[in-house]
Amino acid sequence: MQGRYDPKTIEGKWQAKWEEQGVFSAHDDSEKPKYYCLIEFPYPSGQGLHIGHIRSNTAMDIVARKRRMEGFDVLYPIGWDAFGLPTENYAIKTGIHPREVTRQNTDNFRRQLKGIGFSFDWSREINTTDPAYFKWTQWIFLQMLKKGLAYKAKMMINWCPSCKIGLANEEVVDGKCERCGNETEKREKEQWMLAITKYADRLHDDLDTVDYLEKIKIQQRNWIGRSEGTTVKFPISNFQSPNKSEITNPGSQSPNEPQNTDSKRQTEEDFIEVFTTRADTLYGCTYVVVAPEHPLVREQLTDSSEQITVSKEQKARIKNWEEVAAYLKETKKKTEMDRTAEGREKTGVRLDGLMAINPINGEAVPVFVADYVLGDYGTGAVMAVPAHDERDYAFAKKYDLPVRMVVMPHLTDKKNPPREGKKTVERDTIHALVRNPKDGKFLCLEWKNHPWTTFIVGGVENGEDVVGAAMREVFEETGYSNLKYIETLGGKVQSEYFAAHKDENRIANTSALLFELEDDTRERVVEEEAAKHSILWLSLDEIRNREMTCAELDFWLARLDGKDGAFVDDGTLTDSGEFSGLSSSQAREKISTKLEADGNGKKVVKYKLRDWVFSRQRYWGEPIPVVHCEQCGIVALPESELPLELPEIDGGYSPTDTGESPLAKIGSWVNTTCPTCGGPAKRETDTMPNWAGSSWYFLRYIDPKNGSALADPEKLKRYMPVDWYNGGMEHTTLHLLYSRFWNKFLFDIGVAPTSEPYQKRTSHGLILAEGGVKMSKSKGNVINPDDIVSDFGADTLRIYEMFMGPFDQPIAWGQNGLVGSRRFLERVWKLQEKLTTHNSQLTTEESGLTTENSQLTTGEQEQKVKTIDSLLHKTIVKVSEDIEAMRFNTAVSSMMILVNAIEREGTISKHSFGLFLRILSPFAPHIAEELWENIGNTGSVSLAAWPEADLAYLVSDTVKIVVQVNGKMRDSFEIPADASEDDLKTHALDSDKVKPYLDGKEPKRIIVVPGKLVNIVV
RNA sequence: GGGCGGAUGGCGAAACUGGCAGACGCGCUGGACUCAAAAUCCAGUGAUGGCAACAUCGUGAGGGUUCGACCCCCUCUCCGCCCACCA
Repeated sequence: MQGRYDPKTIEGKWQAKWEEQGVFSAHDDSEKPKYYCLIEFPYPSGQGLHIGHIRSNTAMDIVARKRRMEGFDVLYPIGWDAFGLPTENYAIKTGIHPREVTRQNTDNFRRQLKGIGFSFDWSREINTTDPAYFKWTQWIFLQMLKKGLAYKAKMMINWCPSCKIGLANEEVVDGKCERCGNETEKREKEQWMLAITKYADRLHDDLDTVDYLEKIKIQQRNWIGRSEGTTVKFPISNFQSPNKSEITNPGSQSPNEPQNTDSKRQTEEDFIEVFTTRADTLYGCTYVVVAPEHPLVREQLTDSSEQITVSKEQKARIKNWEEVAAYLKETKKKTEMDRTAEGREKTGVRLDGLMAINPINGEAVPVFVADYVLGDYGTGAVMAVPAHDERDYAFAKKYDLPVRMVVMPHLTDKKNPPREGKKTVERDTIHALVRNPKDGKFLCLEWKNHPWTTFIVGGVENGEDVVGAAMREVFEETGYSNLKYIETLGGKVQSEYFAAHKDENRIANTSALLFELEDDTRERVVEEEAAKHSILWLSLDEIRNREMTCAELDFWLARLDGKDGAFVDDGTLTDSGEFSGLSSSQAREKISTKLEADGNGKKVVKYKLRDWVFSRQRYWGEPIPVVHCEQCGIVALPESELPLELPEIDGGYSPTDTGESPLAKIGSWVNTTCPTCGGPAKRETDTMPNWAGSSWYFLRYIDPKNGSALADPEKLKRYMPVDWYNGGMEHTTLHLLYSRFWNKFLFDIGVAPTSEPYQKRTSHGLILAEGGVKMSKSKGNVINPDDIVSDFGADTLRIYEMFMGPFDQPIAWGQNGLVGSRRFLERVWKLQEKLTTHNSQLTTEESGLTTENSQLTTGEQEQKVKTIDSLLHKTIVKVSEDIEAMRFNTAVSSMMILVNAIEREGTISKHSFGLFLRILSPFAPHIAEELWENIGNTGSVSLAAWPEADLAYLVSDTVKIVVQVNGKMRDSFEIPADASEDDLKTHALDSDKVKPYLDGKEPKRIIVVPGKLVNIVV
C-alpha cells in the first residue's frame, strides 16, 4: 500500500531526478537515429506562462517522449524569444533595464515550465537577447548585406503622430496605433530591407517538398501570391488621338489599324508599363490607370514636406495638373481607415492631354490616376478592362467610361450536349426578348416537334446587323411587326449544343436584344413557321419556373435585372482581331507571345509578397552592425567586432521626437570610426525586429554554446531538419516564412545543411477564456497555471489540456473538467492495489514473457486477466495512432475506458500494468514514474521501450452483425467471423425482432456488408 | 469581398473509409457508506409518449444522391480565424 496520490511530492521528486540524471538530454554522439521536436520558443512576458503554451508544449512533449521510448535520440529544446515591445514598454514605464525585466521573466517562465514536467533538454537553453546569441543574428545580417539581400530603401511606414514613432504593421490594429489608439498615417522613411522576394519562387515551390498541414501551405502560397502574367507597354501620346475620335463604344467600333506614333514619342522610355494576368482581355482595354505613387504623376514625396515634386515637363503635359495635384494630396491625407471605410468607392482623375496607345491595336485610350491601383504591386499601373474586371467596372460605371466585352462566357448546354462525330457549325445568333409593356410578359415560342420553350431565336445573316436580324426573326416567326428596340443585353454569350432538328453540333454566339411591343399589329405567319411552333406570353416568374430551352437564360435574367457586372471568368474571345475565337488561356499565351515578339511586352511572374522591412526605431533589439561613413557610405562592421552590444542608457528608453531609435541619443555610442578608412562615422541606430532572432533559433539549439561558429556543421548535419514543428496558425505568414527564408539563405552560403528547415509543421488551436473570448489581463480572465498545478497537480493539468477537445481547434477554457482528469489519475493510482502476478496465457505464449508465481490461478481470474489484456493491447494501438495524428483527446479517453474496465474486472497483471504505465507516461509522466518505481522497476519509465501491441489480442473469432430494416437498426447478433453472406442473411431473416417489420412480405432486396451488417429492404 | 475552419445532449465532446448517433469526461438524479458532510463507490441520464417491454422523433435550416447520410452533392443561416482594391 503506497498511500494517497500526492502530486506535490511525486512531481517535485521526479522533476529533480530527471534533471539530475539528464534523462532528456540529446546526445550529439548517440548511435541512435535523431528526432528533432520543436515548439515555438516563448516570448517571456511579465504575465507568465499562458495556459495555451501548456497545451501546445504538452502535445509536442508527448511526441518527444514517445519517440524517446521508440529508440530515438530526441532533441526537444527550449529558449526565449526575448527581444520585443512589451518588455521595452515596461522599461519605458518603470525605468528598469529591459535586460533585468527579461531576466525576471525568464526565471519565472523557467520555473513554471519545469513545474509542468516538460522533457526539454535544459542544457541547450538559449536567449535571443544574449550577446553570445545575437552575435550570430548580426553575423547572418552581414552575410545578407554582402550578398546584396540587405539594402536601404525609402519606404512608406506606419507613423503614429501621437507617439511620434514608426510602427510595424503588426503594431497597427484597424488603422490605429496599438499603444495609444490614435489613427496612424503613412510616412516615408529610410528603412533596412531584406530581399525575401528574391526567394519568393523557392519559398512557394519548395512547399511541395515538405509535410505541412494543407491549410498552412495554402496560407503561405496565398501570402506569397504568385501570379503569372504579362507586362504591356502603352506608349504615351501627347495628343488627343489625332486620327480618330475618342475610344468607341461597343457595337459601333471600326476596325483598328496599328497607328504610327513615332513622331509623337519623346523618348523611348515614354510609355506606361502595366501588369496584367489577363492578356486575353487586352482588346477590351478602354483606359489606363496609374497609381498615385506612379512616376508619371509623382517623382518623390519626402517626409519633411507636403510638396509633390513632378518635373515641369510632365506638369506641362498634363493639362489639368492642378486638379491632379489636388487629388494626389487628397489621397495622401487619407489614412488606411478612410480608404476602406468609404466602402471602397473608387475615385480618380483623368490626366488630360495624355493618351496611351494600346500596342495590340494602336488604339488611343485615356489615362487616369486612381488610388484603387496600388503603387507597390506589379508596375503600379493597370490596363483597365471594365467588361472583365470588377474594379475597373465599378470605376467605369462611376466615370461613365465605355465597357467593351471581348470575352464571351462559354456554356455547354447540359440538356443537349454536343455529340461525338457530328459536324460543328458556328454562327452568330440572336435571342429577341420582346416585352409587352402592358403586362410585362415576354413573347416565347412553344415548339411542336420538340419539347422546347424558347425566346424568339434565329441566325444573323451575312451583312445583317443584330437588331435587324432580331426584328426580322420576330416578324417571321410571330408576325409582330411594330417593335421598339430598347437595348442589347450585354455582350455575346457562346454556347455549344446539339441541334437535333439539323443533326449537327452548333456553336452559337448569341446576342440578346430587348424589345418592347409598340402595338398588337400582327401579320399572318407563313404556314411553314406556324407549323413549327405556337406563341406564348410568359411573365418573368413563369420563365424562371419553366424549363426554358435556353442555356444563356441566367445571363439574360441577370442583365434584365441590371445585376450584371463584369464577366471575370475565362471564355472565348470575340472582337479581338486575329485572336477572336480562341479560348482565354490560348489567347493569353498567343497575345503575350506576340507582344513579346514586337517588344511591347513580356511574360513575367509577380508576387504579392513584399520585401521585409527590417528596421525598428527601438532600443530593445539587435543593433544593426553597420556604420555610416562620410567617405565610404554604409560600411559593415568587421565580423571580429561582433557582437555589437547595446549601450547602457541613462535617459529612458523612449524613441526620439524625430522617430529615431533611442540609440541615436547616445553620442558616445553613435560616434565611432569607420572600419575602412578610419575617419569619423556614425553607427546605425535602427535595431532589428524581433522576428530576427526567431528566424534561425532552431539551428542554435543544435550547438548553443559554440563561440566560433553559428553551429558546428557536423552537428547541424546530424540534427537538421526539424522533424516536427508545432506552432500557432498566427505565425504561418510571418515567422514561418521568415525562418524558411533565412534557412534557405544559410543553405545557399553553405551554413545550413538542408534547404528547408522544417520537415513537418502542424498547428494547435488557441485556448480562449470562458465565453470564447481572448484571455487578457485587462479583462481579468487569465488563468494562472500555477494555481492549477498547486490545486490539482501538473499531471492533471496535462491530461486535462489534452482531453478537453480536438487539439487543432480553438477551445474555451472550462475549469469544470479538471476534476475528471484528477479522478482519472486517482483511479490509476489505486490500481496498484489490484495487481496480480498472473499473466494471461496468451501473453506468456505469444510474447515469451516470464510467468511469475501461478499458484493462485483460477479459471475465472485468468479470464479476467485475459479480458483486460485484450483491451490493453487495443488501447496500445489506439494511443499510438492517436498520438501520431494529434488526437490526444481520444487517446486519453481510450485510457480512461481501460482503467474503467480494470476496475470492473478487479485485477490486472503486474506486467500489463507496466505496459499501461508506459503509454500513460507521455501524458502524465510523474505519476507514471512513481507507479513504475512502486511496482519494482528500476530506471525511468521515460526511457522504457514503447510497447508494441500483440496482434494475437486484436483479432476476434466472432463479429457482431447489425441487422437493419430499411436502414434502421432493429437487431444484432454475434457470428463467427468467417460466416458466409448466406449465413448472415439467413440469420438476419430469422431474427424475431426483425420479423414484425417484414410483415410476412418477401424482402425486395438484402444488402450484406460482410463483418458489419445486413440491411433488409421491404 | 476572398481563403480556411466550425455548428452533434444541460456542458466539453466521440463516431477513423457512407453502416448501431451521443464513446469518454463534466454536471444532474437516485442509492450505498457516514451522526452528518466531503470524498469514494453503485445505478440512471438526447427528446417525446408509455407502469413497462417498446415506439416515434433527433447531428444549424432546406433540398438531393443512396438500401442506408453527422459523413457525399447543391442552396442558405450563424460563428471563429486569416487576408482584404494584388490587376
